[in-house]
Amino acid sequence: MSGRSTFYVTTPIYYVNDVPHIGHAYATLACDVMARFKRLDGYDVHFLTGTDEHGQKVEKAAAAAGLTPQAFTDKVSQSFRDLLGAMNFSPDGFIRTTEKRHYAACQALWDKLVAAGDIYLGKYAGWYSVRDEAFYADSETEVGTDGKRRAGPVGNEVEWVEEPSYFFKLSTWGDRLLEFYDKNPRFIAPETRRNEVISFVKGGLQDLSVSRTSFSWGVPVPGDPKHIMYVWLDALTNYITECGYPDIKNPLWRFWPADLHIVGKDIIRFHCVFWPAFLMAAGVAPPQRVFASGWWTTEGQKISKSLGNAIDPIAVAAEFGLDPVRYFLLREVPFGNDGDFQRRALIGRLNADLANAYGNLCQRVLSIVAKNCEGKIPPKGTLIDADAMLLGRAKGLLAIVRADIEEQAFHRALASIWEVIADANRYVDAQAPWALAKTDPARRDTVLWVLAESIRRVTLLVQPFMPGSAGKMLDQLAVPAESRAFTAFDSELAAGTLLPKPQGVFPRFVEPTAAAG
RNA sequence: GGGCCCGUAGUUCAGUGGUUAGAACGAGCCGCUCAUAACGGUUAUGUCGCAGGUUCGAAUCCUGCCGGGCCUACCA
Repeated sequence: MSGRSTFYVTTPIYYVNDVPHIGHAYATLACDVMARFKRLDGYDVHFLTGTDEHGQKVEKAAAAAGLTPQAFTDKVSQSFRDLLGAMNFSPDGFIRTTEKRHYAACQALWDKLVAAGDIYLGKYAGWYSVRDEAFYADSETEVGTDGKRRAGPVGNEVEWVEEPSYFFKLSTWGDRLLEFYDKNPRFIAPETRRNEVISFVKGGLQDLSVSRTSFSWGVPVPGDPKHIMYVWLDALTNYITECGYPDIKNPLWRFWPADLHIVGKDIIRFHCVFWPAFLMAAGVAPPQRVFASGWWTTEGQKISKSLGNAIDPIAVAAEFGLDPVRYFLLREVPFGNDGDFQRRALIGRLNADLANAYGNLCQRVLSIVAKNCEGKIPPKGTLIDADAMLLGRAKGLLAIVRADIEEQAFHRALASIWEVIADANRYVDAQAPWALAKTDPARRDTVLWVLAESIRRVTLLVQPFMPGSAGKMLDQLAVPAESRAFTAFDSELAAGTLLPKPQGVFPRFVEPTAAAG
């Protein structure tokens, strides 16, 4: 036991019926920044991602591809693994719902729910459209002039279908859920999602059908293997499977309850209503917080398969560099809002914030040091008010960023960091170290030290967002690997440390001119 | 139909009762020259969606309307 505080963050597990796109990269990126920040801040971190591999759609997609479901999911799951390396994500675990340990966890949870009296065998009946492969509520159907009952977006014919099904007594959980939301105001974010969920629960809950007999690709219900568990009960359980459930002696069990589930806004209900109800029913603590991220559009248009305008995060990173894309995604849009992915805006951020403000600040400071101080960190000397002012801003940044990270306000954290970068650029101009080089070398040294030290602090905080680039920047300041965690935030650069030759980290992006000939 | 959120400079947004409504990007002008033609200073632009109301005072609260988005359960 380390005694350190734990921090457990998860992505949604990704459904293997889709190839990775910007939405997957975005949610995982947010988790990655959380995980990296918390690791640097001294926490014992576990960051989980993975793939959701069961369900009728997968079974059919596999058949269409001429593969067994297992072979099919092996293949698609791998494409999600490949995204991790390409985006420099740092998960500690990767779970697949087809793993044995997951079957064991799901079945153990099921047994608990049965023992608690929250699951019963009933009949699932409703209007079913064979075309849509979906059930419709009575109110969603209409009897046409031809006497046939229809439903759905295109009005396909429906028929009355009944099948045996196990039900979870969700209807009895409304009050306990509302009480839980009330006592845990941070449980659902952002606020608008919290309101939606609460109003949904207040509207009354119905029992939830949690098994299917119409297909077989899933986790069998214990003692009644004709039934397959409802995919969401199966999928949600992954978060505790990882921690060893039901074996609470498992060392990873120390991470439960999760500190943060980051999810897309489309699956907020499953995480904020069903999931805490299942867990409370089974006597397991619910997670502490669920944050719903928004959707990306591209150049003002919805992303859709028919338009073929999906954003491939790996291709974008190949063109602009990985870290600029990571920065853009989290800086451009307040986390939780929908965002529009505009090429022009990305280039604007890359050039204005990264190349001009931050990259050039480092470059101008380091090149003066290289030319005037024998390439070594100069002595600190005596500080004047202007020096203390800039250093104070840089010092204060850790507390500000930490608070923003706690709220998943990544855009605000970055804005605060960049304010100090702007301060530093103003300071360079005001102090004009290139002029001091001729008149007052000691003062010049102090100015350069203050700048290098401010850049060090800023860059320590940039690490979670742009780990590769921040690493290069810290290399240039000769900050050793063991001095890059936040425990070293309040240490200072030591005079006399030899620096490597300065090198640009964020080149400006220049739009390639139309090919000549 | 019911519910939630939003509508503020060319653009993205901040500002949730109190002096002449702010920032960034973009644009113009000036300065600097260490630096990735980067940096700094400065100027300009808004009937704060519309109309009423509450208040000594409203972008900020209330009502209505207009416009946009989302939720309204069992395909993930």
